[in-house]
Amino acid sequence: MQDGNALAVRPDAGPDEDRNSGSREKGLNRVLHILEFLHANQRAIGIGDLAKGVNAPRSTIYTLVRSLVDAGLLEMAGDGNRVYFGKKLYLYGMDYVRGNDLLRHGRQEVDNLSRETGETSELCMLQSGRYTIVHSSPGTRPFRISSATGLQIPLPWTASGRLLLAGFERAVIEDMVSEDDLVLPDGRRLLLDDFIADIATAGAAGYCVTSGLVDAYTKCLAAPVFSAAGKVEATICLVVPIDTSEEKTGDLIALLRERAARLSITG
Amino acid sequence: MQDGNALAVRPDAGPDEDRNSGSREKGLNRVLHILEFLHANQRAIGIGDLAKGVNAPRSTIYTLVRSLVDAGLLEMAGDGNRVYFGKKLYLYGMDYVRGNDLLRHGRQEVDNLSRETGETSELCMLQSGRYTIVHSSPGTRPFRISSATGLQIPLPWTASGRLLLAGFERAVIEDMVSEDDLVLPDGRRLLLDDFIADIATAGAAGYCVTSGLVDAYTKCLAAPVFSAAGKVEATICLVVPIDTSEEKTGDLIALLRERAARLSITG
DNA sequence: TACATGTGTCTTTTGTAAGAGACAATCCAG
DNA sequence: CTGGATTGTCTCTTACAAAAGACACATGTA
Repeated sequence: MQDGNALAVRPDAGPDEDRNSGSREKGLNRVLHILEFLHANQRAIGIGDLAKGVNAPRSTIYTLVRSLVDAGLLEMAGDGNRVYFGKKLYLYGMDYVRGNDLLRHGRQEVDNLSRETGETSELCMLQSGRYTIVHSSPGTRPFRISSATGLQIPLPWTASGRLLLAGFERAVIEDMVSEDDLVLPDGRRLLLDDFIADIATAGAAGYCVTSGLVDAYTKCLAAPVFSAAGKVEATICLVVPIDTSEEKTGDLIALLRERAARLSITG
Repeated sequence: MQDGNALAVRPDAGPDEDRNSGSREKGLNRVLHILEFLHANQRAIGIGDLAKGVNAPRSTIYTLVRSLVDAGLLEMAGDGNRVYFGKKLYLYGMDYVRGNDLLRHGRQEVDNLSRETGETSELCMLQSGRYTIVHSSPGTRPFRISSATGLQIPLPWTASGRLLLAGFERAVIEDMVSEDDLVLPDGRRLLLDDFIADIATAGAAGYCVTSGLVDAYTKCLAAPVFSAAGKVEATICLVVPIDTSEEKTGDLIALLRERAARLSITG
């Protein structure tokens, strides 16, 4: 009865709006989007907004969210009609930590480093082709380097990024790094060739230092943690003021490399 | 040969309820089962075994696992054909911690307690009607109380369980506690009425002590953490040798209650 | 008062994902 | 070597979940 039928002709390549997503999405994908959206926003979201945020029908999100809340993956936030991550995800996350020696020891090492040096220290890994701060410990300096756990940053912006890509084929690297990734926060643009050259040097040297890349006031020192297979599995890094003396920087790098090497052994 | 179906005329009496299996399941539910199964087993599982474990068709699990691995919720384990939790779940879990003051402070308080007292200390919450050890810190005693984070234990076995159920209707409690839950590890059987009486006493007293319930050598001291609404949101507890003196026990309870009260305020 | 906006629960429709099964490729025990 | 068990990929069908949309009930605000 509805004109729905009439419209059914659907001129195919609709000229107007970007009917970007095929109308019907797998429920699991919706869920994955929901989780990503919550992760990106870092706060409880109303179900209506959630539906908008992941570009899905309200009714679908209602049913999915109910399932997820029942399962404990999500929880209703205080005021009643907002949702955020739930205890179950925390428990699963702890399971991951327990099953992952590198992460377990790496977290500890990073905490130690920041306590010993007073600088911000981070454990970084590749996460589905993106650079991810897996754990960070703030350090004691007055200024705070903004770096929440789980934050994802373009690989070329970081010292760790250069180490993590050591040993990858050029094609793979090109694939991981988008054009936008090469543009620094201040607008400067890196050349892909320079970046790839950096990767080679860093890999050979066994450490990497970048100055004033993400911001003008800090430099980043990083050392690689190797897997048993000899691949760079993670990096630990220190974020220090850009005017840190050559000598102190050298000392810190030595310290970092020693700790990273220790992590490589214990897994 | 779906003789599985053959045997049946599918009594089907239950309209829905736990259609244990056999019928077509929503993908999301399969995923939830997968996660639970991995959590229960605490180790990487082969895809074939996973399919058996969650009682699902192999082809389905293959596709779902691929989605989950691509999404980073699961990761292939070292040898290649086993899966376990992935980094994404860890990141989401950290998000949960960040958004949850009680958990964040509670973890810290528990760590402090076990360091100060040398005893095993735990933070416990209700998780979808089950008692859950959300965080535990081992203590320095030679013997190890087995209590992994995320472990779920029948409510009647614990001091914390008695506190967590304070303020619930009798019917709700009956619903949460199965017959099996009332049977202690050593075979003794609690009476539901006794348990409910315990809950009332514990709630009134503002703390709870149980002796030799889960094992013959320890007693468990617990104090409630209240939400702003006045509900018991969590408990912190200490596991001490059963022969700890009355006096020392009293001191520890006072300490516990003080810390729990502080948590109640800060959220 | 009307009118918009947001929320939560229904029903109906239909596109597609779950499932069964076939297949080749390993792997291992006897 | 052979035969059984396991692994990973593929194809096809149809049962069923995602979507659309109607509804009821709050809000706020002109």
